[in-house]
Amino acid sequence: MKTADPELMRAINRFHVMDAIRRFGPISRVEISQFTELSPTTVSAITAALLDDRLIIPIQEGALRDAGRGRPRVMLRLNPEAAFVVGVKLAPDQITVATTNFCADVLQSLTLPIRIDRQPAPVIADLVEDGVRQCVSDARLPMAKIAGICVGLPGIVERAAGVCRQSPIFSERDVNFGADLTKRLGVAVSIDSDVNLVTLAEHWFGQARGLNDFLVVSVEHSLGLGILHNGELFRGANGLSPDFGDVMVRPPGSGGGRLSAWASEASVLSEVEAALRGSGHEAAFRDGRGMALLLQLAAAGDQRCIGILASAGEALGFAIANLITLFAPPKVIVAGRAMAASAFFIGPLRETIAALVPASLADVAEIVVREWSDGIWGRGAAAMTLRDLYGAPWGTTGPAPNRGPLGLITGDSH
Amino acid sequence: MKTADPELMRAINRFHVMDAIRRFGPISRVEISQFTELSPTTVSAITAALLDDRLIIPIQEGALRDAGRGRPRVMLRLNPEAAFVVGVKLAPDQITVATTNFCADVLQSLTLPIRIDRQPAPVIADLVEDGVRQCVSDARLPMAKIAGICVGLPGIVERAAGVCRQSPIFSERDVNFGADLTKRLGVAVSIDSDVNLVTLAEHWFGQARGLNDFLVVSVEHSLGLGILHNGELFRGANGLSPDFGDVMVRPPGSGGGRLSAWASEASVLSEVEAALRGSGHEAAFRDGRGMALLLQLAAAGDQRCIGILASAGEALGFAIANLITLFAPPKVIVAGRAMAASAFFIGPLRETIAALVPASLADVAEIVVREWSDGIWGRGAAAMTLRDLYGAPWGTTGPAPNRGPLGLITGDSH
DNA sequence: AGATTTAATACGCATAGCGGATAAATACAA
DNA sequence: TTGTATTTATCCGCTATGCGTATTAAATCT
Repeated sequence: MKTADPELMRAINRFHVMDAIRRFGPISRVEISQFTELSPTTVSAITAALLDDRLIIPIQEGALRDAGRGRPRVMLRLNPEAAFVVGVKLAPDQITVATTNFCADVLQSLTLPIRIDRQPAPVIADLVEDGVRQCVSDARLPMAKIAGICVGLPGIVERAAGVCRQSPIFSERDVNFGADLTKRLGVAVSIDSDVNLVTLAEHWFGQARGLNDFLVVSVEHSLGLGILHNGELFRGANGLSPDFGDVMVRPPGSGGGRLSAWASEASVLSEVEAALRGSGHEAAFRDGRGMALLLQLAAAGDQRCIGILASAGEALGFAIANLITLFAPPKVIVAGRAMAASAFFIGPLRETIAALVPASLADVAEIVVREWSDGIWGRGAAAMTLRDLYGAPWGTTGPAPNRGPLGLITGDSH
Repeated sequence: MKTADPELMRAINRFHVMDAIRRFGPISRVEISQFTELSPTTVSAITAALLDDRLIIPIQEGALRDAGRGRPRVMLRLNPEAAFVVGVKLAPDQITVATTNFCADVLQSLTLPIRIDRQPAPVIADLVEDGVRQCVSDARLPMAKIAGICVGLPGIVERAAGVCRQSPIFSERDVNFGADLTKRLGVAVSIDSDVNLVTLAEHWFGQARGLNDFLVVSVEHSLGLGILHNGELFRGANGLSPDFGDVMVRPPGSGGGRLSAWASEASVLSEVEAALRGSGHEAAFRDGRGMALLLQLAAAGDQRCIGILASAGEALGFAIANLITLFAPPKVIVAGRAMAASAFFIGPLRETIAALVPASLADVAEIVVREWSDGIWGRGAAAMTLRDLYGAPWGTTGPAPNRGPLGLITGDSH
């Protein structure tokens, strides 16, 4: 039970101030006071402390000379050099690493196109460790300057415990990846569901800026679901991130009715491969060009391919419609690599959602399709770590990370 | 944006103290201090204020003379007479009203077996108004002593706005039932999904005491879903309570795949009625004895009836399995009137859940079947209102009800 | 240059929670 | 019976917080 003391009070308000500065770029104290509804006095006190700790910096000049009349407002912004963090994204066939500054600007990124799925966890940890060290070094930073690292990966992740319960990446279960990497790198490493990272990124920088409720559905090799609910990342009991692929979309009968068997790239590809067997396309699948081939054939009018994409879209639409019924989010962001952009997939998806969402919720949810750059994962991972550094006091996001009053901030903290 | 000031601090801590007193019966200040992790000094100050406002009272004597040695601890408990509230539950064929005290003990209850579904909203409001006045009068209380009223009803309810978006009770949509009754009765009336009431009741008094995550599924004329997540009632964006019956459990194809078409008593009965047409049982359905007949026939081995109950259980199991995938709750409470207790329904339900919950979540959720008394609705409605009176400051439960610092407490608030 | 206007801060106040000292109320022991 | 030990509850002083008012700072306008 969290007891409310003056310290918590200050933590809450400081977080609000930090959040206002992060969201509204260079911003004056008066504006912060308006946004946060804190008194100018309090804002002044808090920003003074933040300036003292060098978490924020005043903007030199060139301040907007607009209002004209009185004393000009001093604009404040995050100090990009206040801290640096590293974001890592693990996909079955690729490791992406990004080093960012305190504003979540990517300083340096690194992509390793390696198939890591079904590798033993220690091997993966080796690769991640090397990747992180390389990426940090490329950014001309010593490891000591890194204030935190976040690793995103598909599957069921228990962030609080730093444990990956199950993932297409790992053959093992209950991999304590967070603690392992923390020991290896000497920096606090948190792990989270990959979709949660991009959900936070969309919330901070993307299409859902300022939106307190929305869903993110990622369609990649496997399926991911991120939920922002009441301004917070949604997690199940014990902080478990749900695995969207495990949702049932069809009666169990033949072949399993889980979403992952219908709408993931893996399932679609294996279905197409089976359908095209003996037609001379084996090489394409072997080389990882299966999805491109599928989309190409569909565009050429191949009914089997169109049908496969359509059933995938319908199955996903079924699942999303149920989520809309539960969460009533005003926005749903669907994204992925290639398939998610195809009209043969998105069309049936949209139609299914429109048909299945209950009448009372019709038109509340806007469905947005989006293609992500590699960078967004890194920014999301950065955001996840920065959220803690900014001092979110009530976060259900993670455990109370036993750290000093000002976090793992590098440099002299006064 | 809520600004954190000393007042909020006190509100939070006062709520924690009230909550400890409510949960752990007569309790001493020291124990409160232990449970809340507040300093004894603070607990003393807060309890002094609560005593001053007569929200709590010291227990006279007969204190447990156990520890023996030092100064005996003074036990504190809620003052049952600090306030009185009324809970109302609307079902298609019945209105239940209960007057309770500050401890959510039912003082007087009243059941009106009236078919109200499809009556115009003003008529229903008339009936509710009369019922409330009657029940309050029976409890020998003047209306002025009632601090709040909560009405639970099936369907999609937007508690914050006091509006019922859609309900099997109302033929209209967007019924502003809360404001209407508030005007009629001169007492603050809130409305909520009926399942939310019983969810809160289970959390406060029932099988889920102290459990921060669980699901409640009610199987009555229609289906209801209540979710307690992270210790708070779960609501969709805008505070909308989802309607479980709108969840899809089968592909849309023929006849609609919504859960309400498979597993509600209404759907099961209509299916049975169709199956038995011409077999001389019409009277039973006309008189509302359809469910009893169905269960009786199933018990006698009628395969059609057993099959109907089984598909209902399987469909509900499908939906619950998906919820478990999302929320990972340690407990699921299934309840209702008659059908929910039948092994022909619960058996397939359990089997389906066991089969469909992903392996990684197997055995996390315990499925409990429970039959509710009429009283639980009233206690739940009372709890919902008392929650506000106790001063929950962060509640996503409702809007900030513009009221004095001590709520709608009757009597002299010093 | 002085008036005006707006931004930011200094000062004092009220309230919060907490720690140590103190009072209260009982059981135990001589 | 009286004194001591022990546990509970409160009193007092301390620090931290947010806020309101008055004050200073820094620009524009006249």
